[in-house]
Amino acid sequence: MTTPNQPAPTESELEILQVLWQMGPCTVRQVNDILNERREVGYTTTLKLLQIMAEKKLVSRDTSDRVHIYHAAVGESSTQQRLLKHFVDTLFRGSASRLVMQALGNHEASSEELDEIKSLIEKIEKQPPK
Amino acid sequence: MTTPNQPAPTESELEILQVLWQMGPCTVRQVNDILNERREVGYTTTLKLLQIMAEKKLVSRDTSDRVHIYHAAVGESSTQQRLLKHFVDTLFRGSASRLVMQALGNHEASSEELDEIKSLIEKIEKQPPK
DNA sequence: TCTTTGTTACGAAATTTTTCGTAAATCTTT
DNA sequence: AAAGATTTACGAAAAATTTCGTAACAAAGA
Repeated sequence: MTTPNQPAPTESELEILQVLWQMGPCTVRQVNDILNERREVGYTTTLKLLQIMAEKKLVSRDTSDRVHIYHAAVGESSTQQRLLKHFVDTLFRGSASRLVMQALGNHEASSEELDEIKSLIEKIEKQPPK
Repeated sequence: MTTPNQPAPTESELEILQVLWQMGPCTVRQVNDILNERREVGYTTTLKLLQIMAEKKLVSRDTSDRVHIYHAAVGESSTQQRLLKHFVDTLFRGSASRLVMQALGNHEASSEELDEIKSLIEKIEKQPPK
């Protein structure tokens, strides 16, 4: 179940969501430490961002303890879906297959992954058009 | 040949690039008219954006006539590639196949397209791993 | 010619996003 | 208890992006 009108996360918010999706519930410190593995970000910057995200309901937080715990409040795959649609529309003229071709052509995928994709395609093709 | 350090286009710049890719060289008026089919944008807004994009070398322009003609100066597929990489990294943990699965699973693709994709995969699988 | 229309240039306002400084509160250590 | 460290709250600065108003000029039409 996805929240009906969840606002689109910004670029930085997405970085944070990724951390929460991957690591599970985190403190500000934990999120900030992980962000700092890639680039320098101030602690209060991360804090502020998480507070904003809490307002937007992109994350929820447990404030029962002094150190608050933040949880992703939007699902990873529903977010992927939302943004993927927009991405396909503005960059691939609405054609998902064009995107797939580009992705497969340039990013390498292992042969296991390619096989997985092939069997997914076959599964889709077997489905009677509803 | 792609320009080495072309700056990433912003969201609005992308909208304009899409118009130029699809329609070919355009005047400001033409671009603006097409944008306005989807949402209201002022003429000088579009003009300004195109001027900024010219500075960034995302577009080039022919000023020999009074009415300037704007050309996309970055290729569609090289731009797709750049942004796709970033997209895969920040939203699909770097896994292109995860993105492909999501795209195929949710956006419908015609069976012709699916076949195309399948044969692309087979072509890739035949290639000896370099 | 005079007026109207359409175009570019330019600056700056408005908006959105990101970053951080500072204060207050709580916990930890000595 | 005092000092130091850590955390949250909050406001606001800084930066990036988007939008538009106005002026200057050229073209077209009356």
